Amino acid sequence: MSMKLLILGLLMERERHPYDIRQTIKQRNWNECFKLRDGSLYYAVDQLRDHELIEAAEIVAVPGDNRPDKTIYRVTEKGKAAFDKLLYDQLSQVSYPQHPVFLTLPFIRYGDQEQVEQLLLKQLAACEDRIKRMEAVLEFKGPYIPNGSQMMIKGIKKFGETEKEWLLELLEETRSGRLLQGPSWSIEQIEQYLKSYSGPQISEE
Amino acid sequence: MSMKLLILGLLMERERHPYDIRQTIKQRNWNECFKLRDGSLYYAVDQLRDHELIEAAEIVAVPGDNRPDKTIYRVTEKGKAAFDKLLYDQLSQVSYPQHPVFLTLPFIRYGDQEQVEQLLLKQLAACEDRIKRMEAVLEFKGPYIPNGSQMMIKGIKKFGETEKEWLLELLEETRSGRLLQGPSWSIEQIEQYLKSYSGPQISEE
DNA sequence: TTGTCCGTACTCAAATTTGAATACCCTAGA
DNA sequence: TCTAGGGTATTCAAATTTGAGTACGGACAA
Repeated sequence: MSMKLLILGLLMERERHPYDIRQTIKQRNWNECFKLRDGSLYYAVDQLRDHELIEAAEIVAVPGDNRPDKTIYRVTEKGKAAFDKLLYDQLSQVSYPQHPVFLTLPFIRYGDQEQVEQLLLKQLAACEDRIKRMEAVLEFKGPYIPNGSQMMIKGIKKFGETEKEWLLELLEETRSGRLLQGPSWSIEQIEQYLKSYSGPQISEE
Repeated sequence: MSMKLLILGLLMERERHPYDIRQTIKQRNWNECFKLRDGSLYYAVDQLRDHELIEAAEIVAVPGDNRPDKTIYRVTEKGKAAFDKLLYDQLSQVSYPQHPVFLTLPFIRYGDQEQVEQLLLKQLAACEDRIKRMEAVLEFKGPYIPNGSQMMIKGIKKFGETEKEWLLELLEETRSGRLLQGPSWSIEQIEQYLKSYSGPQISEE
């Protein structure tokens, strides 16, 4: 689980409490390619603690302040070894192209042209915003951050540009009416064909 | 949840039992952009049944065969309405660029050059395989499937090509040693800078 | 004939994620 | 002065995902 990698990685820099980790993840824009939820963060911290990969260094309670105490964690020796493994595990994960629109496409012809066009335009706007954000990050933070972090931001930007091109193609298909057209074969015919298909093996993942 | 969209969508074509849905998802290569697990599939089917979006049309028990019975489902009227909503919901989801390598990059300088290079090469190979698979699908199934489904496959291919270019850049950075270099500023300096950063607002998502 | 692998069909406990809620302090405006 | 909104810091029940089973039949090889 990648949350654990991020936590251990940040704790290798210095001691932190969970909320500080959360701030830092946002500050470094890691949440652009990763779903950050408080629940998952605190759960992962508990797991790491229970497995002795991290340990409480200090518990800060501001006197006369009734806000929750901060538990500041540090990484243990065991944790440093685990970090290494997690890093290579993450680097070995199979990647999957994901986009919410992908899975709508097989059914998009059941949708309404107007509706579909509007929603694709929203996707496009969100995508353009993301590209702009990444450009700003590169300009203002780029020179000061590690090369790897820069490559992450550049990657997000590059993927965003591809997404944008693809969304534009989709919009074109929608406007021309092609996207909403049914298949030239009936579902039954397609199923027959696919069942009897014996061309080159297209294996799964 | 996208599993539900796929199930309802397939049941709009014709009645099916869960395992048939599973087969069809694979046959149509939807699992290239979607994590298909038996557990999630059966769970989603149960949920849909409990909410009366689908109902059992028939329970097939082959006599003299002790294998589990097949429950064949059909979509209800309520289910058809829910499908419409799910379709637009999915189309409205915010998209996120995801790649396992993204989150390793901020820490990649803690890794070993040889190791990192090997793993990136594996990523590259997997990515090239995916592109080839998608090309085969387009060639052999493309002409017979709906336009939307074609656009899905083309999208996966296009995203794959971007991924490939980006992995090649990363490999170049790795081989040159740049990727594993530390930041020009210390972590403390970077944190100071980011805290006091007051350029254009780079808002989150 | 016996073992072993693959495909069909489904189940389940345990791990994890989700989304919302809590509780507190501070600031700034009506 | 009051209160609405935003940031700090964490918790929790319920929903969902995961990963590893179960069980059977057929094919094929030794």
